[in-house]
Amino acid sequence: MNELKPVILVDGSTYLFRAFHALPPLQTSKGEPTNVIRGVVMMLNKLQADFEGSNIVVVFDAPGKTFRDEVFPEYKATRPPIDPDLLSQIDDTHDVVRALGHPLVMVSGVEADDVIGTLAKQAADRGQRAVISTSDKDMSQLVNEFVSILDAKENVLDVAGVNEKFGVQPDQIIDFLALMGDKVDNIPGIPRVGQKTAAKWLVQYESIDGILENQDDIKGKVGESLREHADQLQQSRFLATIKCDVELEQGIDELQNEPADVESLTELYEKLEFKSLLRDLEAKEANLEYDAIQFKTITDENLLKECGKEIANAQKVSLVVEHTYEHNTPRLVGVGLCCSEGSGFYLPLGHNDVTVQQVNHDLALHALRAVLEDESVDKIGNNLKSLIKLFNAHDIELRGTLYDTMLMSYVQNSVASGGHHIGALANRFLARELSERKTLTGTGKKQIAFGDVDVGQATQYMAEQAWANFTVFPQLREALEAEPDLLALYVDVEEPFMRVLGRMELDGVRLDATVLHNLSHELSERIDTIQQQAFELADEKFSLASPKQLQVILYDKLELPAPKATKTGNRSTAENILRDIVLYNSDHPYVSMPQLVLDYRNATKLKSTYSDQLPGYINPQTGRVHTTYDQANATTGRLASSNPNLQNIPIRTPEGRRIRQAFVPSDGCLLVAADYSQIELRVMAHLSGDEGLQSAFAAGLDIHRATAGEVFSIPYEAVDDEHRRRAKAINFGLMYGMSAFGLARNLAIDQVEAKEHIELYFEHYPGIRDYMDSTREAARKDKFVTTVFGRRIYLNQIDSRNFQLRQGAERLAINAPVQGTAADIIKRATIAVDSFLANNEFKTKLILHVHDEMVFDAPEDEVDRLRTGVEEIMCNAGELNVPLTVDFGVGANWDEAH
DNA sequence: CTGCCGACGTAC
DNA sequence: GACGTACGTCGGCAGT
Repeated sequence: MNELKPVILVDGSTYLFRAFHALPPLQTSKGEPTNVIRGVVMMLNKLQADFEGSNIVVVFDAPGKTFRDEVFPEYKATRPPIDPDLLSQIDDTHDVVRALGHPLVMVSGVEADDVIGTLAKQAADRGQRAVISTSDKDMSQLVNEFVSILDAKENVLDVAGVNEKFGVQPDQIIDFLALMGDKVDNIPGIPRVGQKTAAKWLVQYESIDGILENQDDIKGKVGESLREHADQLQQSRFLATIKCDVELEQGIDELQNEPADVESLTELYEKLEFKSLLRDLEAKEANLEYDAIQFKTITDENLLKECGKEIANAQKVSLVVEHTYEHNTPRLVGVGLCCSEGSGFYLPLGHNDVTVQQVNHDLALHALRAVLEDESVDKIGNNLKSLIKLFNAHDIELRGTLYDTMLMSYVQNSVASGGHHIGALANRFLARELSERKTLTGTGKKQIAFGDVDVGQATQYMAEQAWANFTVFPQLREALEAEPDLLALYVDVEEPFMRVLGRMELDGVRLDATVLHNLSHELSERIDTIQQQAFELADEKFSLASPKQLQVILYDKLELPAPKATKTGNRSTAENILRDIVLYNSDHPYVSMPQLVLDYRNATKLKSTYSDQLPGYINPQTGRVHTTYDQANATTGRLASSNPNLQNIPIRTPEGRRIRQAFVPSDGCLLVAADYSQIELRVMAHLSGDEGLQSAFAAGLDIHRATAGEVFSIPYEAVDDEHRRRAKAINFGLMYGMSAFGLARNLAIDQVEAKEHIELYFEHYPGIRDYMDSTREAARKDKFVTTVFGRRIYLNQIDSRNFQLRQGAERLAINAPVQGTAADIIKRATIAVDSFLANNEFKTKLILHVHDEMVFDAPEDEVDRLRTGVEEIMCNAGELNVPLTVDFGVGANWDEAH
């Protein structure tokens, strides 16, 4: 039989004083002191951690008089009154202790010490050890073979410990205390007798009785004092003796710890504003629930069928998939599934361990199809677009409502810390660290395929991922439902948009590799030539691509005028700097060097980023490139594109446009580009309500020309290129929150002139200035800004003490509503265009999305129809109080389509 | 060898 | 310090 774990008897009264004096005077926002409660909780939690599995019984003094007061009214009479700030916390402390699940004992007529003594004796009598947690030395009298004391410094005092500390045995402690007396408790004792003398006598004579028998042997003033006050000793002994036979309602065997009452505890902690304790509590609860979850491996058809039934029953399922590629088609390695917060499944399909039983791949697909194509089963996942694409390869469609936790989180707060992957969401919403994939597979050279991961570990990981998605989902839904605009953004925009993007990614865009190869070849030759010239000029070989080496060559060796060093100590070799050097040092002997660097950069950029890289992304079977759109990354609501990034294909220079010429339509088709004209400035006109800007757009004017006309007081027709250029720079700069400094730098004019420009601008467009002021103000107040459609962009740094960060947040506040609204508009337009194409049986495919542009791969005979329909849709997707206009281009490649 | 960061440059 | 949002390449460096 198991030995009984020691019982922990807590001297609650000394805890109150310890907490009160040890902790700074914490208080709630209402000014209620809380340090005692918090301290007691912390001490109890520490005890619980140190004595796991032990019962912790907490004993407090009951209010009112005790039997000692009856006998000896002066007992404890000299104590100062208890601080009201401590008194006021006692009731809450009792409540918290109870809510924590500890038996709380108070018995009137006796002191806490007596109750503890009684309980300790009861424990000892049944052979159970007892640990008394107290800082009261009087308790030492209770120590014996079974009973020990844990003092405030966490020293354990057993029999030897007591002896060492006081120089007497525990059973002599009562006499020891009686001799010494106690100022605090107002126990008289023998004057002139302290700890040393009392211990000496007791060692010699064993007890007070022994001392009194030999009192005449004791010499000196101390002896006189003893003889004089001997009659007080019985009384002192009485007061110092802890009563160990108190009648208790519940004995030691009945005082059992209960599980914490989480509801009451949460309520109390909330009232007391114990934020970190609340967090700990939540985490602990979540852990308890989590520990009870069953993660099961589905190894045969029967289990798979059962799982299918559970899912059909639940009407929703969360999914995670691991896959590999074989001959360009994905093959499932395993599927994580979850349809209740209390369980999770893993369906291994492609693990390489032959000793593990696995369901046949095709059979599993058949079963999955039944679930995935079941309209009545909602699908939950993180990045469902990748799932859509994966199952598309097996001709399976995801039907039912799609709840993508990544997108839901993005809509809820696009800049949430940690991002929107399920690991981060589990941190944020479940206070849980999920296990990481890389701990299963490793990283780098030693990385193994998921198919080689142990199935048991894979089950834990995959089922947990599915479980986390399933469990996070209701919290995210609740958060979105609390803000109808955000819910609408998810339901009406992001969810349908995700499906459109999935199809776009699958369709891809056709690329003519020959065009790119030819360009790469040409560029190689040019780069070689430039390099040779540069090495000759510098009279040494160096890396033209290294800004670090370049600094030395340009500014030290060739002594070209260096720009001011940046904060990292570098003298910039950026394009605009080099161009200025070329411009202003035409008679410098080495002026051709910076020009060579510019030419080199131009050529290597095109080659290394585009013409060399893009062919590698072409699927050899289809001749098409499939980018990946990231729908939950840009803070403003924009898309991002990667692998490859098709949103930064060059357009400005003739050289760069040769890259665009490699983007070609399918056979018998043309590329059609539809892009919004000046959409961000139009959004700005809408948001600001500025009449001047709005009427310029309403009149269909060239907006930069119109701005130049206004600002520089020139008739519209007479605006020259330079004035238009400046007006354009102001228009764009303002949307980005630019300052006079920035405008001056951009236009290469002095700051005074730039400032004049901006002031003139605001005079003519006062609505813009008002809008900017009110936006900044709202941003400071709300900590977020919104788009026309209610998308929120939180400004984490708006209150930063760091001036730079704060200013950055203010610029974001200006720009985000503009950029974000434009993003909302084109997303809505894209969804509508996609339906338009489907509903009217177009063969045309939407293939690219570049912020304000859609590109279509259209059969020649559909182009006109397409254009009419798309224009109609795009122009009406905004609901702005300025018109939206769309430019169309059609051609045999993307360059021609502009 | 790997991973991270800064500098640079492309797009809207 | 000074203009918003992205991604990719390179060199350089610190760690393995």
